[in-house]
Amino acid sequence: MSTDSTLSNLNERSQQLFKVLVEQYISDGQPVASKSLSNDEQINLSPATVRNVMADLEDLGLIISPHTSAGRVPTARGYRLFVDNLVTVKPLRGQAVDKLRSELGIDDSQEALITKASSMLSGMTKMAGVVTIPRREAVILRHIEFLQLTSNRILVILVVNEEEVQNRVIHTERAFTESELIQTANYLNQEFMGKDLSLIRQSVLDSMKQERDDMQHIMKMAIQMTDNVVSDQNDDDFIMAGQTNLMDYAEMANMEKLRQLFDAFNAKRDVLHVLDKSIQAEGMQVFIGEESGYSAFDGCSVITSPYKVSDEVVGVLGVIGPTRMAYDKVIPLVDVTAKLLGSLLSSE
Amino acid sequence: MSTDSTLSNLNERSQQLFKVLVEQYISDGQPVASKSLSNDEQINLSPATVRNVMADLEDLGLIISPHTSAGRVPTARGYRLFVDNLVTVKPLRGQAVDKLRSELGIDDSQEALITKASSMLSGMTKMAGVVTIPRREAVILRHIEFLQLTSNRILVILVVNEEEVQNRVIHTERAFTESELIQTANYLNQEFMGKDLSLIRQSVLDSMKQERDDMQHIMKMAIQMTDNVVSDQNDDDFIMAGQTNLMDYAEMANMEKLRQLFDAFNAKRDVLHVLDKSIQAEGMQVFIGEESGYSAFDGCSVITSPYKVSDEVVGVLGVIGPTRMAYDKVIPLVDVTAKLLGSLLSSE
DNA sequence: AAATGGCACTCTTGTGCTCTGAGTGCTAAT
DNA sequence: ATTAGCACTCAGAGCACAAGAGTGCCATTT
Repeated sequence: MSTDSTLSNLNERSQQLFKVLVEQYISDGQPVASKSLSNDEQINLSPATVRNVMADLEDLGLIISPHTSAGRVPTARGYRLFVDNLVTVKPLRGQAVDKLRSELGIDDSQEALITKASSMLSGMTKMAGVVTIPRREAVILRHIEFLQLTSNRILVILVVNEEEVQNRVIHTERAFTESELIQTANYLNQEFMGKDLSLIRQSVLDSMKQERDDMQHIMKMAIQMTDNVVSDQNDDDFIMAGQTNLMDYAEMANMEKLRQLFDAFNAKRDVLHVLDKSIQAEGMQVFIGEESGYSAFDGCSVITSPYKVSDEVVGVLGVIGPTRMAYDKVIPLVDVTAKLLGSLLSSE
Repeated sequence: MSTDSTLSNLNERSQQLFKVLVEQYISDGQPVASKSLSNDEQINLSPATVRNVMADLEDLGLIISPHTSAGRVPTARGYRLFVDNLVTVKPLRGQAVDKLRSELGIDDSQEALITKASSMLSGMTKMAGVVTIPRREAVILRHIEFLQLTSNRILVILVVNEEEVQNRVIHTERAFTESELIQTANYLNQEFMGKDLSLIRQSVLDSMKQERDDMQHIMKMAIQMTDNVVSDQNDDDFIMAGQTNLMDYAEMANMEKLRQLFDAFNAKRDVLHVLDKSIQAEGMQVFIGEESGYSAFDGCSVITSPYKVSDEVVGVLGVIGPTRMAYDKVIPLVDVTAKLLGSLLSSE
């Protein structure tokens, strides 16, 4: 049942014909008729012969006829075969890449960059763009500070990596004095600045076994805080743009489906799952229709690519659009955008 | 042409009839026929008489007939009159209020509270809920800190009001030493902690005129920073929930309109404008259809109420839904939610 | 044996027509 | 002032019909 075995059942001519069929369907959205294929300059066959071939393709489950007197449209399986083996991607011209780079390059903060990347993906494809917030394995402590709010509520401010500021209120069992807080902060800053947060956590845990009771309170605070920061990283996030573009596609006209899709966007969970698969695969991914396992996405395809900062995969970006999309153009666009974003983030 | 003069043209009976008509239309969404009104127990008139009255109401522009053989539907003007003068709001039972309070009360952070309020509004009305981030006039400095990133990029961390942390990278003309930064931070903290940010800005500006050149650099930085923080407050924001609920209403079936509406939500600008009007009016507001001045909202009504923290209006919340909505239930709900949110925020 | 022309068949789409029911507006009667 | 009665209008449903698009299959050609 694998794509490859399907492929081996197809001779050169059938493949070519299938490819043209998919391309034609993608470009005009109408079921493709034998006559129309026969007219295509790449195909020198009579409509009757085309029909014979199409019958085979239908038997293989690659195309289907909505009704007797209509042409054929690709099935999900057909799209799969197409994108995996047949599509000829059109690489972006260097000029276009430069344009992308310069548009993306004008922003300097990380968040602005990501937002811009997302809206560029959406703008160029007229579909929805999505970019996950980069998440580095190593979280380097740069600075920590405690600020007393009330007697046992303390605001912890944490600067990590380059310029990410995280803050959180923690509740302590006993009240700490101003100087205790400063002392702890100083200690942590001197000892651990420039170190990885997970290492710090381990260190602190170790020292807790030895230190005497009073110190433990402070340490507990620190642990609690790093815990939170780490878990905050897990509940990571993405920036989406151009969702409403999807409303313009005829295949989304069904309000019920549309709502499911937008609900999925808002809930984020399902989208994250799909993006996760892509990050694990460490390469470009194309999810077609319900393949993703989420019914909200049927009728949609998701094209993703992870992006790297200094050779480490830190996030993934992509576009979400109708299954009938111009894969040949979207695939290279996503690819290039991932590379660009990665390099811009690295050089920051 | 004011609502009131319209009202004075209507005798008791016509008002009553109009009211029942609107209520009936709101409840079943079908144009209301004379016969159906005549059957209503509150009305003891024959269909023919009802028709005469309806003809008057139509002349006044309160109702309209979609076509000859249909009943009547309220116009935007009709709705206006209805909500301003005729609707009998159904106050929430104390029990329901308690339920709201307890649901809302479990969160403690300000942001969680707002998000929850928004989704509660949306959940109870099956429409979209919106709550603006509270914005206090006074911005009290609590703590400031400078952290050197590279030779002339400095991370400014600012803690204001209770526990709001703001941070921003600023670029300086010359490099500062570690101790210069610490010194400046100490100075600012000692001098201005607990003071209002706008006062601080003025103070710093004044002292700039006197101090010598070297000090000016540091002051410039500070000014730059408070400027940013203040402008950040202006570009304020709202939390929205349940947008997709709106997809379920028949009157939103038009994809073109729906897209405009969702685009308006994303752009935020138009929504903010409408919410602003409400905050200025300092009271409950109902915007019907295009009244708001934004075509994206036609077919929609927006019901808003400002909310107060310790007697100062700091934000506004409301719901957005189809013009045909149950005003009698939604109005008190928005009202109560505003009061609840205000009191919970005050007690924080 | 592969490719093709021809043809009968199926199904969608659009059009025109009629019929029905709902609801109105007007007039005359109460 | 109210109402009953009636003629009129209009949307919507149902139906028949024609046109057109496309297929599947078979017989014929190469």
